[in-house]
Amino acid sequence: MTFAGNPNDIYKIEIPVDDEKCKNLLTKFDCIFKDKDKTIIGHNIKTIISFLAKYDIEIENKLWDNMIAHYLIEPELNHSLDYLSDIYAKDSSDINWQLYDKFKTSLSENNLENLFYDIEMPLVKVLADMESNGVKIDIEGLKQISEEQSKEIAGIENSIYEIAGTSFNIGSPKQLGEILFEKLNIKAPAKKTKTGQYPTGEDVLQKIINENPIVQHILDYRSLTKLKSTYVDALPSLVSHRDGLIHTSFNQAVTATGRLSSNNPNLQNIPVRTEKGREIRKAFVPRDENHILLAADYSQIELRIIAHLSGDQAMLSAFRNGLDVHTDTAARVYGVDIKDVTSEMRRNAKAVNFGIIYGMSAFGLAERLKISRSEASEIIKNYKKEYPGIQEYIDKQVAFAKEYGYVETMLGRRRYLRDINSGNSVVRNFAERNAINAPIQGSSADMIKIAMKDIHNEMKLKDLKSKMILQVHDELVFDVYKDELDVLSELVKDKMINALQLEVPIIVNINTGNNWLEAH
DNA sequence: ATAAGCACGC
DNA sequence: GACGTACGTGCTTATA
Repeated sequence: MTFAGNPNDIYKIEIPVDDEKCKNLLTKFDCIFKDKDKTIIGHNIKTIISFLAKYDIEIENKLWDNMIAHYLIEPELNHSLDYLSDIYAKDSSDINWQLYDKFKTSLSENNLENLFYDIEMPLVKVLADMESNGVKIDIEGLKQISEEQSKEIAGIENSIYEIAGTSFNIGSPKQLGEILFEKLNIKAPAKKTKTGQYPTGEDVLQKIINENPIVQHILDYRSLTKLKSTYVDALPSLVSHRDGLIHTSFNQAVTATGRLSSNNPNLQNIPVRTEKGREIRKAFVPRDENHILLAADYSQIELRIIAHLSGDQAMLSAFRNGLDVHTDTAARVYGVDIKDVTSEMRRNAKAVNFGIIYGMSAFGLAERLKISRSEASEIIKNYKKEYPGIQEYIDKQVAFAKEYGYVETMLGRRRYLRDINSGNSVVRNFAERNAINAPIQGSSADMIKIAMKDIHNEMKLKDLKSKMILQVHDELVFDVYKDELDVLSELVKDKMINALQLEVPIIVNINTGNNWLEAH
């Protein structure tokens, strides 16, 4: 452990391997760690907090994390200490002091101080707690699923080899492409991948699904082996020997937009879409019989944010009147009464609403909905007419980016768009889509981060036994001590709803269950 | 060790 | 004529 009370006064302390001795030594630093007026300046402080937490030591200092400061200043650059010292300080032993001086100025100049002091720094401790809390999984349940999957995969392999007339490695896109488009003579897609292979992604296979029964088997094989290798077999191996729980890492300085990411393992992409995928979600369970899982998720948060940011009257009134927004959109773009909206019209309208958030083209919409390009253009034309405020907002964002070189979220989190004036239309269009999406996705990230901080504070004040365990972008998951269910539900709902005031109501759905699927 | 292709989430 | 929807993580295969 290295300390520097000022830039020229550096101390290094060797940490004993033995747990008891280590704790004794670290406890002697309580005079520093419990001093609320002192600031701990470091790089990736969460690792220090987590390390000390293993010895029941909590630091009560103010925090300054250079990794996160730099993430706010330049979200898309590298934030490793190696890189920062190369760029800003040339590898000296008081590197964190030097970075502190430089970044303090930059944060101030870019109006990022509130985001840093009031949201990101408090969140460091929240994430450390969530990681340390951990999640219980039903290992026996997963083992059983794994065995059933092995049998099913073997059966599918046999069917595929029989149709192909030969055995080959189905997991190799290269070999698979040759079997499908050469041996079996299925009509090949118009163009190959950049490495000269036949593309065999899901969208490609869906287009030839009626050509040969082997195609459905391939899709089944792909989804099953994905679930087995990434989740069913991998998760049990990541259970901690210390407490029998899974401890993910939440990364606070990775995404370009301000979202968190999760790895080792990634618990933000646990399957939910398909029936077989949902079986995996069932294996996420409360830590013991005194607990129950609670999931709280924001309803349509990104669309509510675009309604707020754009001020579009039609979108605002849909949310204010508590309408199903996709049904309302369908009624508008198809020019029918709400009661006459078919499920297909609603499905298409939903795709358009999402497409707006991502900056989709008529071609993209047509591909996605399997409708003609002219039909897609018609829908988009009507959409722009019905929601003029949204089109104005999009134009305004792109114009701002072209003038200033960045866009920002509701709380001033920036994303720089250096290609926004590029002469290459491909890279320029990409930057324009980012100019539309980043403020929406990023404001949603700002909002849930505020809620997490507020919930964490309140849980600590009330000394609750329940634990916040996961964040999945618009959802928070808690392992709730059953006696606290009512008080925690109220608390979570209140803090999520009131994190940021928008021009539309915020809706939070809460459910509980004896596994993560049930809690949804 | 790294890139490509693919598939999972929001 | 090419391009065609944002943000991530991680698996297997193929290659250096």
